[in-house]
Amino acid sequence: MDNRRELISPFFRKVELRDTLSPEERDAILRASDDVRVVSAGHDIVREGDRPSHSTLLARGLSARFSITQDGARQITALHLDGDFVDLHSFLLKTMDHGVRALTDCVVISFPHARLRTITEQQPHLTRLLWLNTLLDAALHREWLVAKGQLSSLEHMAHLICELQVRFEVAGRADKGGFTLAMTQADLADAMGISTVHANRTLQELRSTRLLEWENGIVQIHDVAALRRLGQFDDNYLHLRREPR
Amino acid sequence: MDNRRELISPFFRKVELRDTLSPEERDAILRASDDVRVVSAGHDIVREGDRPSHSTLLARGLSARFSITQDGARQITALHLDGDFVDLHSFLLKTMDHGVRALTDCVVISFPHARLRTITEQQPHLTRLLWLNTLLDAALHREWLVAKGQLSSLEHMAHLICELQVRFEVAGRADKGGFTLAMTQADLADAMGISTVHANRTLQELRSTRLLEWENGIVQIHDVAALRRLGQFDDNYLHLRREPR
DNA sequence: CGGTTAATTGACCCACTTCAAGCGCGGTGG
DNA sequence: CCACCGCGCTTGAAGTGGGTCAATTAACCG
Repeated sequence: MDNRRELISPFFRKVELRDTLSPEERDAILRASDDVRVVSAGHDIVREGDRPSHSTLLARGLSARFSITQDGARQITALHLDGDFVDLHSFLLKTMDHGVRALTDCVVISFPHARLRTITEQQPHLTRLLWLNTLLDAALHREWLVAKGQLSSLEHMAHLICELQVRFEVAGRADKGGFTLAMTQADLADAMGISTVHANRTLQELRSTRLLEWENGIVQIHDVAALRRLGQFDDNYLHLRREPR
Repeated sequence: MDNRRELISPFFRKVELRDTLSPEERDAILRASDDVRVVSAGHDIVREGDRPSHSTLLARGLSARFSITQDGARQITALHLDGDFVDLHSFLLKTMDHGVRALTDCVVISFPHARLRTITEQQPHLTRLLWLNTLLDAALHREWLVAKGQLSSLEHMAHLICELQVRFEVAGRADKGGFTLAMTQADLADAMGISTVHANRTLQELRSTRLLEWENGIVQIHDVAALRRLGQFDDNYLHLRREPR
C-alpha cells in the first residue's frame, strides 16, 4: 500500500500545483485505486470502442492518445506522462472514441468507475479536482489546435518541446535543461500531423539553430527563452497556479 | 421565468440526448441561472485573461472560441450553438486562456460560479452532467485535431459541415437537409487553419461536387452519405447515446 | 551474420500561401 | 437619389512549405 501511495504521488503532485489536497482526500483517492499493471511499450492501454469499467492513471511512463483515420493515418492527440489520467473521460463518456498506447513501458493504476462515482457522491472538492484534470486535457487540445493551425512546423515543434519541457519538469522527470523523451520521429510526426520525413528535417533545422539537442531520446534545451519565442510558447494554458477550485 | 425556462431548453435538450434529467434537476439548473443578456454579432462574450465569476450558456446564436497568436493570426478552436456552454471550464480553470466571440447576435444566460459550486456540493448527478458537457468539448477538440492533422482541406471542410449538420439538427435548428450558418469564409478559414483564399477555393470545389450548396449563409446538403464518406465522418465522438452517466 | 526498426537523404511534386486586384452589395450621408 | 465606402466573396499569378517515393545508413538483436 505504501508502494501504491508512491505510485500515485505524481498525480498528487500534479493536483497540488493547482490546489491543495487534504490528507483525507489523498486517502480517498488511494482507496479508489485498484489494480496496478505494467503495460509494455507499443501495447494499447485502452482501445477505441472499448467501454471501460475503470479509468487508468499513468503512474510512470509515456503514453499517447491517438485516432486512426479511415485511410490508416494516425493522429496523436495527446501525450501523457507520470501523473496523467489517460482516460478519465471514459468515466462519463462511457465509450472510448480513440485509443491510448504505451510509448514506453508504463506502470498504470486503475480506478473503477463505481468508486469514482462514489467520490462524486461524497467528495465535492475532490470531484472538482478530477473534473479539473479533464479540463486541463481540453486546454492542451486547444493549444495543439492553435499550434497546428497557425504555426509553421518549425514553430510547432519548438512549441511542443517547450510544453513537454514544462510538463516533465512538473512531473519531476526533468533535470536542468534536459529530459528523456522516448518518442520516435514517427511518433513526433503523428503528434504534429506532418510526415516522418518532414519531422526529421524540421528537427534537424531546430538542432541547427543550436537552441536544443535531441540525441538518443534525450532532449537538452540550451536556450529556453529563445525556444519559447520561436514556438510562441506561453504556459498560461497549463494553468499552473495554486488556488481554491 | 417561463421565458427563462424556454431559453434554457436547448441545454436540457442537449443533455437529454445523453442521459435523463429529473424535474428537480431541471429546476436546480433553472435556479442556478442568473442574468440573460444579448451580445451582438462581432462582440466578445468573454476575453482571454478574464477571470469570470460566472459561466455563460449560449441560449441562441452562434459563437466561436478563438486564440490569437503573437503574429496576429486567429485560430477558432470551437463553435457553439444553442444549448452549448461557452466557458463552463472557467468555473474550475479560473482564468480564460482564450476568448469567445459572438458570430451572430447571441442570447446568453449566466450561471454564477458560486451556484455551480453549490450544485457540485448537492447534486452529484447534475455535476456529472455538467462535467460531461466539458468532456464533449474535449472530444470535439480531439476530432478537430485529427481532421486538421490528417485530412486534406476538402475532406476537412466536408467533415466540419457534417459535424455542424448533426449539431444543428440536435439543437433543433436544422430542417431536412439544410441549416443557416452565419459564418463568413474568413471565419471558416480560421476554424480550419487555412487561408481565406484557400477556404474560398475549397468551398467552391465542394460545391462543384454537387454534394452541397452554401449560399447566403444557408447550407443545403444534397448527399449526406457521400459528404460523410468524403469527410471520413463518424458521429461516435459526439456521444449521442442516452445512458446513465 | 541476416533481419528489423529508426534516422537520414535526394529528387520531384503539389496543396496551400501570399499578394494583389476586381466585383457585388447593403448602408450611409450629402 | 446617387456617390461613395467597406466588407465579403472571387479570381489570377507566382512562390513555397511540406508531401511522396525510394534508397541508404545506423543501431540493435538474436
